[in-house]
Amino acid sequence: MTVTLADVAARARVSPATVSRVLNGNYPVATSTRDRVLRAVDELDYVLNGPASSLAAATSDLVGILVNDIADPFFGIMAGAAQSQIGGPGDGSGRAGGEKLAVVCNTGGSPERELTYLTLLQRQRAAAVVLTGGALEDPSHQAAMAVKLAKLADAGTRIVFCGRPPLPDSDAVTASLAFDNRGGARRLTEHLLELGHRHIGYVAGPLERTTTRHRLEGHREAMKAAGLHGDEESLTVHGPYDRRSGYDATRELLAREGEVTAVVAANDTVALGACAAVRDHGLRIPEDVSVAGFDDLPFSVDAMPALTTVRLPLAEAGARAGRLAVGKEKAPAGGIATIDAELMARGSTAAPRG
Amino acid sequence: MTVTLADVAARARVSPATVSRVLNGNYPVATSTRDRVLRAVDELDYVLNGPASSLAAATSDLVGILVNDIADPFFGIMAGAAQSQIGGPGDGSGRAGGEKLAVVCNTGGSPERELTYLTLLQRQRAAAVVLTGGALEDPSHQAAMAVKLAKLADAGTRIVFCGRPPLPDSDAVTASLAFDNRGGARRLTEHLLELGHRHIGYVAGPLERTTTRHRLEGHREAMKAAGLHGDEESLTVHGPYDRRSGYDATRELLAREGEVTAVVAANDTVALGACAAVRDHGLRIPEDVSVAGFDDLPFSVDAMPALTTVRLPLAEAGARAGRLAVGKEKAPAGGIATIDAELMARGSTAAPRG
DNA sequence: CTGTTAGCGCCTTCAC
DNA sequence: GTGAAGGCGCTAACAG
Repeated sequence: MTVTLADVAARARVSPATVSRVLNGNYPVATSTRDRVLRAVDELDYVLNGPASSLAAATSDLVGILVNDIADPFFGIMAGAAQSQIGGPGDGSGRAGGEKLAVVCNTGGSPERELTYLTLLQRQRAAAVVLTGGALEDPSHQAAMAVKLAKLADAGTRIVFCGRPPLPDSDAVTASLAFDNRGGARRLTEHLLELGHRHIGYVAGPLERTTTRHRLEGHREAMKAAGLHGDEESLTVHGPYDRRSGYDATRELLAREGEVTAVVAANDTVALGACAAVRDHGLRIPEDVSVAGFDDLPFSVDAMPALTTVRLPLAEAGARAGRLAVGKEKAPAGGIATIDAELMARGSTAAPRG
Repeated sequence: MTVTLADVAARARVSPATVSRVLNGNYPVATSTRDRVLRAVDELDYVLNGPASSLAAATSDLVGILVNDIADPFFGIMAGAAQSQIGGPGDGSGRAGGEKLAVVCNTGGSPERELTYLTLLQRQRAAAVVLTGGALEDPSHQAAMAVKLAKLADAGTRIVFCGRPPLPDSDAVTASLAFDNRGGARRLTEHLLELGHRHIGYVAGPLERTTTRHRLEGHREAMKAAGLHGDEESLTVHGPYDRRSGYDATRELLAREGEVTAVVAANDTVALGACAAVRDHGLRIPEDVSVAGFDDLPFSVDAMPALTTVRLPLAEAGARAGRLAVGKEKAPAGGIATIDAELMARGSTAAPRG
């Protein structure tokens, strides 16, 4: 019923081994035979059996890209860029040559699902795995991840981190591309301080996430350097990386801390919620309250006024991660690269009144 | 080096077949033996060899979800919902039982890549494929798709459309969930007409896409029913589904058609660009010009003023598609279901001046 | 309920 | 440059 490599071999009047060789192209084959084989492939409309091939070769062409939230463009942009580098240009023939199958897996931020996906990918003998976004800092999960990644690496799976800090004491990870969240956050807060703000509220992300912690640390570094500290706790509210969190937290900050003149959000989406809360409180942006985000997602420039934020080169980082995953690019020295974050000062921040 | 099913069998003092049976759970096994096997699995830290399993069983646990643009929440929301239904709840053991591997593939809107991904999925003997979003209407591509899908279906792969109109004359597709783009667009334009608008610009999506055509048709139906027609062409501009397109097209409409009092955009992202253009033209929303979008993505409510749009139940549709893909839900009668679109009238539309 | 026996379709040494 | 043969690890009939 389904056509196999042997059928192609018969039609091309060669041995199965030869067909395999031209298909994989990793071996010298006479041009005439190659043409004959290729013709037979087309005529028979043959499609390689992936499982059989992977079984025999002990490796597959699957590359997994793990993301925390597929509905969030922050991850979508990175994943899309990575995928475009992995899939190959695609020759348009639809024949699908030696292409890798780049697929994205949505963990939803759940540590269990993260581990499960890794197991599933391990089961498929994936060629590579790209892990995007911040990591959970829970020690037991970190340990479980380290173990799992070590096993994957042992089995020959290449592992790349994108926008995630390197794993300490682990050589399982081929390369780690980490965003300079701390530095970006520091510069953002410095910008507000320079404008004259002294009472700055901070809507942080969920606890136990590296991204949350690094951004918060950068913020506090700047505050401390300006001699402002002591009320960090009361000016910080934690919540998920969504609009709702920004809205609720900001309402709370505005209610209990009358003097807040600026709100820094964990990311742009949270900042949008913060903006809505400021307005619903009857205040203007930036005249009464300044608001800032993080990431510089495409919609940030469309906020009214345009959002001051920190730009992360998501597409570039994702593309690089994709190239690293398929070995098109060599790992940075030490396997670790820090990616700069750039302050984008726009209309949503200004000097406080008075 | 790597532990196999035989190793587990030896340790549990049973035959390989028995191990296979408890792992797949599709066969009666005595509780005591099952426990013994499971223990051996844990002790040996055994991970099933997916390719071998797929080869023997002639089917894999891979489910592909194709999207046009992974950085667009429109697709991210559907894909995430689908994935959550397919992956199973995950028992948190990290053992990854009979779970399916739901993966999303980004075609970038390219027909070649769409076909290539389908081939790759066919090669993997995927259990199911979910195709999301509008289809390209190019006849040759449609024909190629029909052929490819028929082959996939023949090989036992279940095929589900989500947010895509059914394929004519094809029984390859298990189920088609189509959004009522035409009806939604009609109601949106009727809303503007009721407000008193007569000169309505339309920023359409790319040509040859079902989504673009259906929304445009709905719009024109409403215009025609109101006795307004003749200048459709000059009031319509086509472009990609992005912010830039909305911006450029709207500037153009505003420049050449001074009397336009409302702009309908192909989707919310395009609408955001339209809003920016209206403002840069020195006009206010909605006092001078009304703007409307489509899809009701999460950020739409945060636009200033909040965007009037048409809500599509993306998460619900995606979840349903996921369930259909794994056979958790039976296909609707005729294999086709139309999903309603709901008008969300908000602040960005109002009666025209005068 | 459990063991035995054949392959699934391909890759990969080996020979020629 | 090409063919022959063995085995990758698992599942699916069959027996028992």
